Amino acid sequence: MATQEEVFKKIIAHCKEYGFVFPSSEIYDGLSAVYDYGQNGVELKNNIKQYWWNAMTRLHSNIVGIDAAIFMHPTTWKASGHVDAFNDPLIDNKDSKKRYRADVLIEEQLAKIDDKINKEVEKARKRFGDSFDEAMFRQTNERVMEHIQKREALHERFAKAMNDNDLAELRQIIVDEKIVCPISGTCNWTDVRQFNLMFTTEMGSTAEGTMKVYLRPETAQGIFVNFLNVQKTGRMKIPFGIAQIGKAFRNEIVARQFVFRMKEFEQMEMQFFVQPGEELKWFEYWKQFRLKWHKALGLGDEKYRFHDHDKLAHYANAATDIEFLMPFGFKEVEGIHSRTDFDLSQHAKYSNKKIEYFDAEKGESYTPYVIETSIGVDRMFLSIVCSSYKEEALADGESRVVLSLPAVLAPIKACIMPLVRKDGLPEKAQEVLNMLKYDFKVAYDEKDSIGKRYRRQDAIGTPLCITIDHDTLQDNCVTIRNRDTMQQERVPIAEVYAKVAKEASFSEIYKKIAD
RNA sequence: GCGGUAGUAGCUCAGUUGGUAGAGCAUCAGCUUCCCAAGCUGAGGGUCACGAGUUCGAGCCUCGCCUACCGCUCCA
Repeated sequence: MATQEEVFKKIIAHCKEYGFVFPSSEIYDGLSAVYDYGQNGVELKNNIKQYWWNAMTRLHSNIVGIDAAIFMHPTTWKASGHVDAFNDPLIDNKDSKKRYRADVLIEEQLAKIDDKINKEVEKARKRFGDSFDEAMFRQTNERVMEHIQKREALHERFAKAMNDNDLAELRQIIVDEKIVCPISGTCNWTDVRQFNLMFTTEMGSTAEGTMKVYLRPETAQGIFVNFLNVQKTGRMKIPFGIAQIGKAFRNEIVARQFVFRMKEFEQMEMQFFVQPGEELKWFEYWKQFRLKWHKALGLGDEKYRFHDHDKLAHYANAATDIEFLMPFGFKEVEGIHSRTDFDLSQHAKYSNKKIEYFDAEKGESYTPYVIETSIGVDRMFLSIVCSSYKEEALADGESRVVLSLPAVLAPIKACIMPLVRKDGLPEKAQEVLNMLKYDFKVAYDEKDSIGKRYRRQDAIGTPLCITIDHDTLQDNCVTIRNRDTMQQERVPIAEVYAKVAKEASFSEIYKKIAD
């Protein structure tokens, strides 16, 4: 029995071998944590996006989509908090190999001095009892005054270094203060390095007059800054949502686990604007709706779970993840957050514009609260591939590898194959192909034995194989072979279109979700 | 980013103490026409991840570097 780890490796190899995912720029040895989608991967990914987009914008008449630019005005990211939150000065201890935030180490040192001062104060309080005058003590005791002086000097130096973003000075402070690593106990530090999780580039082609701009680290802000545009031009009434699919970029220090964590990734996000006070009701609605959307694919209900956040981000008043059972454990695929009015308020503040909604019925305006659903396309892709990959033992001692993808998501819906490459069978197969190709992604294969061709389609998850044989020329019927059951049925050519359409249609799944 | 392990054809691998690369499968062409892969014939495909060094000579030794996996760390 293969371990989960071995299975995962096989899945990665399978993705490359069958044109789903390739390492980026592979002929130049690749680029860490960046991947390209191949001929089959892109079809699967597009189908996932379609499944999401239509579920959001068609099943909800009050949700519309946008496609915002990846570049945004830099102030966007000051307002959102990313400029501050995504910039940490980090330092490594060379002996213990542990990494720390340099500013936190110094803050801890300040706290230690505070402790010393407090201890002195407490000691004195015990000694003098009720007559103890703390303020006086702090101003007169030599030891305490020394500590306080030291603390103030350090604090000043630290604040200046942080303000100037002087990394060398931060390190020097750590060395001067003889701050040691709690693990190794040594003072053997690397340089302080800035880890900026946001990618930057320059806008403007001359050396002077360029502006530093970021590649967006999330797509959400493109929605927030367009809130008024969409609300007004679309005459949207609260509650309503704005959906978006797009690339985002994070300069992750470590990116692992294949496409699960990449530096360039794609998000499908929807921000739902509600009246303040109703956000938790809608939070619950979206939790349930999003889970239904996942489960409707039929990958197995037991593979999903909610992971509610105990520690909430400063802008959130409720948050949960939908986790999926990957070969490497339950992992976050989607996040659902109640973001309050944080984002809209921040943008109102930084842009100096009023970003509010006027409720005509109530005759008052307010800043809407936001429920966000945010799902990683690549993670969704990975979860589907992982749960669809199967190595099956067959009755006659043989085996096959099959991707039992949900048929609606399969890259190729059907493969048309003439049983033999003569007697007019290929020509007849072309007729069937032509009948389908305008509406469905279909393939044609006449090479090798029929069994081999079935296996090839199994490996990329094609739900139907349509075989034209000698009888077809007489009775106008074809054999349709099902990927999962391997059963065959004889079907008149006139009914083939409907059979393929049934596999490719989202309708049945959507009806299940909408109920 | 740190430490460990690895990298030879599309895939899985072989390659003897250093003597200028092999197999099977896959691919392509042809034959075969068989409804669940691995019949026959032929062909293409590798500057041995990349770059230096040692050597008369490096897939093999040394150093650097890239990438992947595992552990730590970080992020959410």
